[in-house]
Amino acid sequence: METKAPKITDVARLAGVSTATVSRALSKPETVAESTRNAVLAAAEKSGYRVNLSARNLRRQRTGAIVVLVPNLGNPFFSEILAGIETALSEVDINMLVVDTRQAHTKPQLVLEYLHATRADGIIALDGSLPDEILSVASSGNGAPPIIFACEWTPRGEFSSVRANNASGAGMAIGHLAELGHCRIGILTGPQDNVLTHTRSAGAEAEIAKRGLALDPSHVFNGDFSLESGARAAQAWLALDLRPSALFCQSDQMAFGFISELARHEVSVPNDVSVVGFDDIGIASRFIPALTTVHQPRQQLGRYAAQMLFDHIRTNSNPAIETTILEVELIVRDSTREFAG
Amino acid sequence: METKAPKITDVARLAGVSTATVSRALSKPETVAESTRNAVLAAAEKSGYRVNLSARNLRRQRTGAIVVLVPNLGNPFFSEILAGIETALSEVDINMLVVDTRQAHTKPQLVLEYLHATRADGIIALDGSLPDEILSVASSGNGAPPIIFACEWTPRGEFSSVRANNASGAGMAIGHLAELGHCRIGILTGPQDNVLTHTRSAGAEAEIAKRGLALDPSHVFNGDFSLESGARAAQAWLALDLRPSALFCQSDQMAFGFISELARHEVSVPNDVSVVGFDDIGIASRFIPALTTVHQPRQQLGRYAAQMLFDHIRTNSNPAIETTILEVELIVRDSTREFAG
DNA sequence: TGCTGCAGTGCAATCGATTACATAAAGGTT
DNA sequence: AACCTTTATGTAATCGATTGCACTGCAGCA
Repeated sequence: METKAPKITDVARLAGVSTATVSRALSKPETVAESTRNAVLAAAEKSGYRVNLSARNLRRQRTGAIVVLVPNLGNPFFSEILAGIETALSEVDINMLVVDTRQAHTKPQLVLEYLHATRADGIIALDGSLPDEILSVASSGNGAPPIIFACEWTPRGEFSSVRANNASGAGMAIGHLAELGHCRIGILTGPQDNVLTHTRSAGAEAEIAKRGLALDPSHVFNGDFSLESGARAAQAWLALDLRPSALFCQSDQMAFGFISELARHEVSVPNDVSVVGFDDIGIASRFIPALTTVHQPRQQLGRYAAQMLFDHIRTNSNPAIETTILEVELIVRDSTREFAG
Repeated sequence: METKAPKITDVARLAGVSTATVSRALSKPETVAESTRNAVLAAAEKSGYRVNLSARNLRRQRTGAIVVLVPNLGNPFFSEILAGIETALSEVDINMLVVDTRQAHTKPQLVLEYLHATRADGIIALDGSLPDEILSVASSGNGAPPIIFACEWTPRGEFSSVRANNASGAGMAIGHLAELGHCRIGILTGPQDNVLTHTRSAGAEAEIAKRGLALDPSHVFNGDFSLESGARAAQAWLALDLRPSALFCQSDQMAFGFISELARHEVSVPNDVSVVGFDDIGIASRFIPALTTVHQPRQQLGRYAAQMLFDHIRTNSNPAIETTILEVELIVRDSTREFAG
């Protein structure tokens, strides 16, 4: 019973026309006479014809797919960005290949495979710390597909990108804490080599300076955006003689880890220390206490990045490098309160 | 400067052999003489040749990709399964297309597009509630690619699947609560039409019966796995005259919503009510209180599903339907304690 | 010496759709 | 009536890699 999939010649025979006409009737309907078009559509329907994408892509010199480079698929922060990309994708006829870049640093070869026009029509990178080896290939223009960075970006700015206003968000977080009367504000950073870390730190430090406050170097904790690094920061905080009364965590996950570890030591947020996060991931509103945090428009980031990429693909020239910055919003919840001396 | 991508004929000319030899040297190295092989590899290297996948796939009659149908990409529960699938994928030469099925019910056409051999060599479905329309196409065998269900599965069991032992996990959750002395145990379920809901409910009810306890129908709350449905259940719980002293939540997210909403009403977990979750998502160990829950091996689920799918693809016959059940584990943390009258 | 077998390689068909170009028919213009 | 447009369709080349089949030359063997 295993019948072969019908191909365009089958449809052509059934409709009594040539394959060229079938192809046109399906992809440029307005160029064939209505009667023929109907005959073709009926034949296609009847035979259950589906175009063979490998053949089409071969002939059209494209792949019909984009790849998304994700730093860590296991991290929930990224799933909503993927959802945003997918939304934009479903409107055009392009698929999304998802690739985890955790191994990119040890085995760049693996990721390099994807940076080629035969693999993908374009790339969205959510990882700003790709090895130079990979970036130079991507920017060489030598047949490498266009690439857009979303959320993160490369320090040297060789590529177009869509990002949240990280500096402003960090400033808002600090501003909020300062207005609550906190003057010893600490910072829990992301990984040292990450652009988000630098940008958020700079934004926070600028706001601290602007408010005439000081940032004690011992109040800067180095994390890596993960839950566990937040917990480690809590240990460090507990060990201090003069503790900051408020902490700006550069990711929600770290804020959760920090708060959670403090709770195990009977230290209460926000009564003993105020905490602000960054990202506003789903659980933030339901953590205990509900987390005050900076909301990133993640779906939008994904959608914008996808749309920019489509533009680059369409006008396959190398368009000017453009940077789109989306505004963020401070969501005040229960993890911050006025400084109580 | 825009040089065309080299093709196999370029490599052949450079190496002084035919395209057939180049092709063989690259994909079946043992069939060509060592000297030729070296010449070809050198030529390929020198020209920067990469095989054109559309052409290869057209000729080989495959697509080189599998699609993963995800119920909701925004839900962190799934990202680790994807990571597992990706791990298995990186060992073979297959890509992963990720598709969100949220619109599958209103626009099945969109998902049907993928259920075709020209689109993918195989499918992993994480969504057991696909519309019949889609399932019947998938099972018709009429050229439709093989499909494996992971986590969820279809009620009629027409397909191979990999799943966690949901019944046993639910039993463990109830057993744990019973051993702590709770006799009024409630259940917060997932969506009514979901196989996980049924299986976990059945497992829980069996254990309740086995222990000689009773399940009061008013102690069964209907949720949908989401945070907010957990919060709604908390409202319902608060409104009861005779409240259960322990609650088995069929997802961690609901447990968080439940606990969080109770906290806003000054009700404490575990002092006033014990809560067990299901899934053991990342944040569970850092929630306050740390959540007692049933751990699902999510990475493994993904990896197994991918491996099963590869087997089906290789032996492209329709192999017997097999169901793999992975064991779960109860992780006791701080959201449960002994019944205190 | 002559025959067989085999390893190594090349020739050319093939996968299925798209599209430049050619052709045909119909309508319009002077 | 002759000629030009326009519209609709067909013919056949093309995209790039793979692979069945055929061929060559050398080793092994009687």
